[in-house]
Amino acid sequence: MSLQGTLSHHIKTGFSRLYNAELNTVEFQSTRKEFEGDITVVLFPMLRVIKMNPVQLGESLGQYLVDNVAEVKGFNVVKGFLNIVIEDHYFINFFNAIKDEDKFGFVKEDTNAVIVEYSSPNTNKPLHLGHVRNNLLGYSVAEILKASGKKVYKTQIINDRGIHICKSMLAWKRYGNNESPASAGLKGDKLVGNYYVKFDQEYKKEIADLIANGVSEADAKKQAPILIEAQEMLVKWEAGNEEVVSLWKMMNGWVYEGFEISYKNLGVDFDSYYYESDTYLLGKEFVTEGINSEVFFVKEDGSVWCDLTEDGLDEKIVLRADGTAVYMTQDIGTAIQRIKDYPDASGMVYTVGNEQDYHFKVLFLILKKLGFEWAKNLFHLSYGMVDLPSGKMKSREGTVVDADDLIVEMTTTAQEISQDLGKLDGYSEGEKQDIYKTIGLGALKYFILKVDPKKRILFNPKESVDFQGNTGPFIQYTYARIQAILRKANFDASAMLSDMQLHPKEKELIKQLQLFPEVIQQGATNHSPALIANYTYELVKEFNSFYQNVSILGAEKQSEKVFRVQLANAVANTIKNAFGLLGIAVPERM
RNA sequence: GGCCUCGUAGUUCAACUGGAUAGAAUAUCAGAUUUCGGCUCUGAGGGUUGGGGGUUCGAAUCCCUUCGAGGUCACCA
Repeated sequence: MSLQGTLSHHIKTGFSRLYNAELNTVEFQSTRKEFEGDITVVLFPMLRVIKMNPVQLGESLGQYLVDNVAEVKGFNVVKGFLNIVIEDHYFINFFNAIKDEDKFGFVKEDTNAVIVEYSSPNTNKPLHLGHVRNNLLGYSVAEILKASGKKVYKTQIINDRGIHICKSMLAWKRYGNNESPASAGLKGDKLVGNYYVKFDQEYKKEIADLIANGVSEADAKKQAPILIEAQEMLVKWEAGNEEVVSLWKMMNGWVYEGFEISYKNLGVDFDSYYYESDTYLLGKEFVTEGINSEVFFVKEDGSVWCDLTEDGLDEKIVLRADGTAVYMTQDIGTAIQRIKDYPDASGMVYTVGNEQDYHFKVLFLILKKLGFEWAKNLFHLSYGMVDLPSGKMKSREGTVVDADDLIVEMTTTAQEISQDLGKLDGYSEGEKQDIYKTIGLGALKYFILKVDPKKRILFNPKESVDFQGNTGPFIQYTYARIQAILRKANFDASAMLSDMQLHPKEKELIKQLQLFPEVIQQGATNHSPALIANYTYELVKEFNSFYQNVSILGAEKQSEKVFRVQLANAVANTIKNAFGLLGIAVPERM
């Protein structure tokens, strides 16, 4: 039983013995550094059950615990807080129990599965910084859910159809001269993205020409021949025109190859892919069902709507008058399809930017109204935009930061700083490059993940690769330093200690390690990698403080040395596990 | 305009989801160290948690109001 559980139990029985009244919950918090003690009981809530002076209550409860609980060594009361001092051997025993656990804090997978959707790009342009945040968040939350005991299926929905891809296709047809990624020496997604830009340029030119010929701007935007041609192309695609479809397949294929490279560089992966070209017709059958069950209603023109005014929202269309599907129809269908494909899944997480908050609110509500049991387990992992010091990212103004370029830039920055420090002298060029990439990516990932998902991020590439402060490289550096200690130590890992005096810093460190399982669970319920990131930083700070105050390898007694080395090892292991949940690698040296 | 999110040291972020004197990092300043205006230590200053009200033993956190930033209000996705 956990310490809190034990104490909670004893406090409850103690309370009823002393005051003959029942307590349902006991509120704990870790003791603030400036007071003596290891764990604190908040007494105020108890005053509701029994009216009395909190200090008196604390004194008598504290005394009761000292008399009745072996782990409790002493106590003190400050205002309404009962600070409890725990015996050293409790921490030593705890540490002995977990030190050889490779994945301490991770819960073994149970039958409960959850689907995590993330990335979900369009196929007309390469991934940018916004996608990077999406991918990192989605991947990390999936890993955290796994660690918390859930089976996870990672998936995405690729928007592979529509006017945007037709624009790229048309521009390629007109100006491409049969260029391919191989012949152009470009990643497929970059090539297709270039043609999307090319389309826009030509489109603007044609508009300008039309305006020069006396056409109004609004009309010119609609009449530009290149746009009309693109629209015709979309119609042909929907009709299954062979030429258009094969061009579409070829160019999408290029994009997918390009994306795969980016995903690999980012270190994310997927268990399955859904394509809108397959799913855009889904969901229509459920509209009929929804009409029958009176969740939906039909307007005079034949379009189908869902009335959400009772829920404080408005009316939402779910099927056009001509019977074609809209975005909402599709998402209803896709959700249902996925649960069919993964029958063990009882919920779903959608990693999508906060500009779609309203859409998902409506989607979840509709699915609930349609009576799906799993609808209550849907979660929109909504995240804020990524801003640059130069301002907002706008694709039209060319201020987007390309994902691949960014990774390269981070790696070179890591290299520059690293070379200045000269810590990697004596390693081969290949080894160095690997480490630079690990550091660069670690900086990028940590910088983005340490921030609460729902908040906007101001992304400053320079600050993020700092080796100091709350940064990825700083934590990686601590890990590498511990590895160096371990290489020197050569200790006997089987040694067990049960009776010794703990240094206060050792105790602090064990307490910090002890928190990890709870942090994982919190990260999972809140869908927030930020909690994990900040925990890891706290752990590292605690370790550094320990490291400064006690000598590890130069400890006076052999038993102390073994214990401290084991402690350092456990810290390194926890850093590695925590960073694993963030998708960040840790280098053995740096 | 309606609805949603956010607002915390100069800056970037925390604050165990209502708990003790709101913490780190970074920048700034002052000392120590010194082939160095660099690196590394030590310390200090820096806050009416945007403003105002309320709820209670207790509020950055919950409620109301106001200001500011962003998003969203398509038979686009």
